[in-house]
Amino acid sequence: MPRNPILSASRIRTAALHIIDRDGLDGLSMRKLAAELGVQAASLYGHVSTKDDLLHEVAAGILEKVDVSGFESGDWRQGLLSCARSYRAALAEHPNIVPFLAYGPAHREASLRRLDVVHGGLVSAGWSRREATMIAASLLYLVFGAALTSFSSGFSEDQAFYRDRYPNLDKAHLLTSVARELDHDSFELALNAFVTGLAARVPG
Amino acid sequence: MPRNPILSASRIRTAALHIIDRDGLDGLSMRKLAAELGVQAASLYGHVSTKDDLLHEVAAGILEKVDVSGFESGDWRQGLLSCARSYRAALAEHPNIVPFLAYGPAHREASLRRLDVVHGGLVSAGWSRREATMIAASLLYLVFGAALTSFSSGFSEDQAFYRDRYPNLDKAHLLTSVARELDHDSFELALNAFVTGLAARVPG
DNA sequence: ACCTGAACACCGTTCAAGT
DNA sequence: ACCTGAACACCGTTCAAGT
Repeated sequence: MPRNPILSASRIRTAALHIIDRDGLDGLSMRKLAAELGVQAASLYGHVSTKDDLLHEVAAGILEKVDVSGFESGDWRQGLLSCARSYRAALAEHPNIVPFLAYGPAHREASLRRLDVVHGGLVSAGWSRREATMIAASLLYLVFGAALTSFSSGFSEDQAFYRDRYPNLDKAHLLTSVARELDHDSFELALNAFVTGLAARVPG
Repeated sequence: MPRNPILSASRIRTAALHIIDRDGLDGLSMRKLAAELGVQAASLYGHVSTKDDLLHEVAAGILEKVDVSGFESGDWRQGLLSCARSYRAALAEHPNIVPFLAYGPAHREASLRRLDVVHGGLVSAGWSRREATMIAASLLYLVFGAALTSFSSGFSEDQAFYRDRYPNLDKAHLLTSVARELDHDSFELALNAFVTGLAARVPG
């Protein structure tokens, strides 16, 4: 009956990310994913080798939005700032998957490779190779740290809590919007202080 | 036959942390934990309400080693540096549990409360309350980012890989020791640059 | 070629029952 | 008071079988 395939790797990835965004990382199971696609769990394994692999692919799609083009300007400070901001923005769009990225060698493979551009930009700006490596690592610290220890994270529960208790005054919306602003400003503070501090010890 | 209890909450916590250190976060199951304690899985629930709860308790024990006494000196720079270093050291001793801390509101409850001391120290040094909050958050970014995106993490597999392939030349040991040094130096670079950058915009 | 049904070896957690 | 056995409702993954 099914003329052409119901499933495809990309359809699976999209549905998986949707579930993660909605139900959290623990909320994704192969069975639920299959059900949402109108299919049996076993069918997924014709298009995806493993759940872990699927998550890596989903993560890779998100990390594609990281923009390292800022280093083409020749200004390493501008490069660092724009890369870090786009990186954080990409993660902030799908906060629930960030813990997975932190898990295994996920970030090393995809994003450290991308950070090779950063490395190159830094070296051609006069930093030593070792310094460049450490600066790139520091950038990851800030980006992943900000994505993970976000004030907004964990507010999904609080949001429900407040909504149930005080259905009229929409405190929840206030909380999240304040938290998001605080997250943003804290990241900007950390990033700017870091780059300023770096600039204090370099030629360029 | 068992005169007095075989199990206790603290014995369970110790065994759990040991398994996590050895087998990773995914390697901990209530059944394995019970077996290692010479007991049935169900027995654990007399002393521990839930696996998640157990992990929170284990985490709390680790975070007790964070030292915020550096703020008593009155020098906020010294306070930040010593707090960040002890924080990172505490996490680095048990890297496998860090992803859990990043998960839920785990870090907010225990460690943000501890960071109240940081907040107080910063405010009495002349920073505004909002700035103090953002600086404390930035500190967490660096500490958790460093603990998570560590170069050493994921080397456990590589280590096995190298050991199996080249059993004689112990490349693995070299890799991990280099990675550890790079982790340490990168964190110091990030931390010092951050504090230097902060100092560039403040009275004290 | 693509999907299904049923099974395997696991989970966390509960609860009546044993001592 | 403390632990056990058995069960419940889940997992990820495999594989012969159907179309």
